[in-house]
Amino acid sequence: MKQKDVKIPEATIKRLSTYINCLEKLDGDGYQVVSSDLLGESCQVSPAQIRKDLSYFGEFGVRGVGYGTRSLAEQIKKILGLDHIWTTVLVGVGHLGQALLNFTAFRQHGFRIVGAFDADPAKIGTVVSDGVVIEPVSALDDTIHREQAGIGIITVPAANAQETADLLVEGGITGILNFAPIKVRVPENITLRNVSILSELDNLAYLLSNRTRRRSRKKS
Amino acid sequence: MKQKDVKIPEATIKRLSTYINCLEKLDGDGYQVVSSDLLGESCQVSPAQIRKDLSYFGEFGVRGVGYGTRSLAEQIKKILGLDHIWTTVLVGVGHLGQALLNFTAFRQHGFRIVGAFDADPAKIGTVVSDGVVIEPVSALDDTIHREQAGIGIITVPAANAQETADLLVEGGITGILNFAPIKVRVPENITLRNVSILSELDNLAYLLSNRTRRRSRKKS
DNA sequence: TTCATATTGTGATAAGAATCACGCAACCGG
DNA sequence: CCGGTTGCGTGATTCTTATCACAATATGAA
Ligand SMILES: NC(=O)c1ccc[n+]([C@@H]2O[C@H](COP(=O)([O-])OP(=O)(O)OC[C@H]3O[C@@H](n4cnc5c(N)ncnc54)[C@H](O)[C@@H]3O)[C@@H](O)[C@H]2O)c1
Ligand SMILES: NC(=O)c1ccc[n+]([C@@H]2O[C@H](COP(=O)([O-])OP(=O)(O)OC[C@H]3O[C@@H](n4cnc5c(N)ncnc54)[C@H](O)[C@@H]3O)[C@@H](O)[C@H]2O)c1
Repeated sequence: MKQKDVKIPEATIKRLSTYINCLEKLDGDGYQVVSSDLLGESCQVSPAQIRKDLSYFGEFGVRGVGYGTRSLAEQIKKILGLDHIWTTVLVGVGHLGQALLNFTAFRQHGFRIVGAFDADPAKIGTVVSDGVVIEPVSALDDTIHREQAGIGIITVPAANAQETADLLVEGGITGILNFAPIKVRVPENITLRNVSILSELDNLAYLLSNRTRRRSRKKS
Repeated sequence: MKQKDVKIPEATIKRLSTYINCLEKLDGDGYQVVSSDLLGESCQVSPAQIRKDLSYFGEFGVRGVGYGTRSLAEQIKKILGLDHIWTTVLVGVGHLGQALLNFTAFRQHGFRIVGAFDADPAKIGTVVSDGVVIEPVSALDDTIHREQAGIGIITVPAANAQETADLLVEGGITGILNFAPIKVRVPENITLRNVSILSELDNLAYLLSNRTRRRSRKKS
């Protein structure tokens, strides 16, 4: 992976993630080699787009032949940094937090949740998934250090998201995935991503409200 | 709302959704009028971007003054089609499905989940949230018609996502929000959006893996 | 070996989105 | 009621992303 130092579009990174899924599906279907055409068909991206995306990072295919299904998936995982375990903590074990803690695909993608924290005293001590016990927020710092956690997931109510982010940063986390519908602020050196499920639904509502006279776009 | 018939960037729609959140927060903080500058500060978008986004749909502000906080929020809701109730059904009441069923903000944004469906016989009949009882998938068609549901949410395992989408379409749903990590196929006239939490985490992993030598972008 | 075929990798081009910069409208203080 | 100030709306510009089209390279058959 030689990663030319041109800027990589964010959209490219998003697609790489989906390529992995499609490649694994195709691998399961028995394809040992896939062309950009076939892969594009499978994940609804144009073949040229796939080749361009990959070309940012190097050459992974064989001209006239295609890409090794399994090996390309591995390469992409390496590009995305999924070739090693990301130790993760989650704060706010409510409805969404519970769901994420039980989301087995995380583990398969290399994310291991090693700590779950909540402010509600009644929840402390509860076992939430294999081996993980809910701890008080006061234990965040210790656990982050002991487990060398690098990623923090925020699933507390919006009103408490900023303070939670602050605690995570203070504890030494370098990346945050925030599910609260609010823009939390973090220092320059912290990487933050927001997941807004509500805005996806809003988007759907908009599309449905304006179906008449719409160009035939087939994005996502 | 006059909606000039130029194409609206998808990114604009996504931002409109966040503007609503920020406006409601600012309203709560006592601002009756906000400038694009203040709003931009609050939701981390440039003032020019905000004005441009709004200009696609008309003129909502007063020159030299700003925007009425409450009224702008209302206008945006109208633009997004959030000025009426969207009747919704959810298929797959597992960990994630449970979380979504208990997500109160849905209701506040105008989405009402009127039906929950699962293939597991053991779950049928369970009450999941105020008044909603888990029904068998065979009841999908009836419920969609009876409740005039327009949106379907898919939270079944990836392997069952396509068949679920087919059922929803068959039942008369026109919009689908899919949480399964697979590209389901739907007819032209159905609006589909995919939510990929995993790919957000993958993205985070990528950013963390490549922190050295990175341009100072402050996107989401 | 040589030709026909498949399919990659990428520079050139087109399309799309964000930013700039400035005209103009509204308010305010004197 | 006038001049100064604020801050919106938007055409022009710049920056970013996607698409195109084709040279380059591997394979396999004759
Ligand atoms: N439920 C969903 O499907 C869903 C979907 C999208 C986004 N979200 C967002 O995720 C967040 C959580 O949603 P939820 O439905 O799980 O809410 P919830 O009320 O079920 O859970 C919130 C949990 O956070 C804990 N908590 C509160 N303050 C805390 C603090 N300061 N430190 C640690 N823990 C704290 C509470 O005790 C509770 O267990 C919200 O911001 C919500 O907007 C939820
Ligand atoms: N759990 C998460 O946090 C999370 C996050 C992102 C995406 N997802 C995705 O959401 C989906 C569900 O995840 P989950 O963790 O809730 O899984 P889960 O196994 O807890 O729940 C799946 C539910 O779907 C039901 N089901 C299975 N086949 C069905 C069918 N054909 N029709 C109706 N119901 C059916 C099952 O009985 C079960 O109740 C998966 O595709 C997963 O990849 C989950």
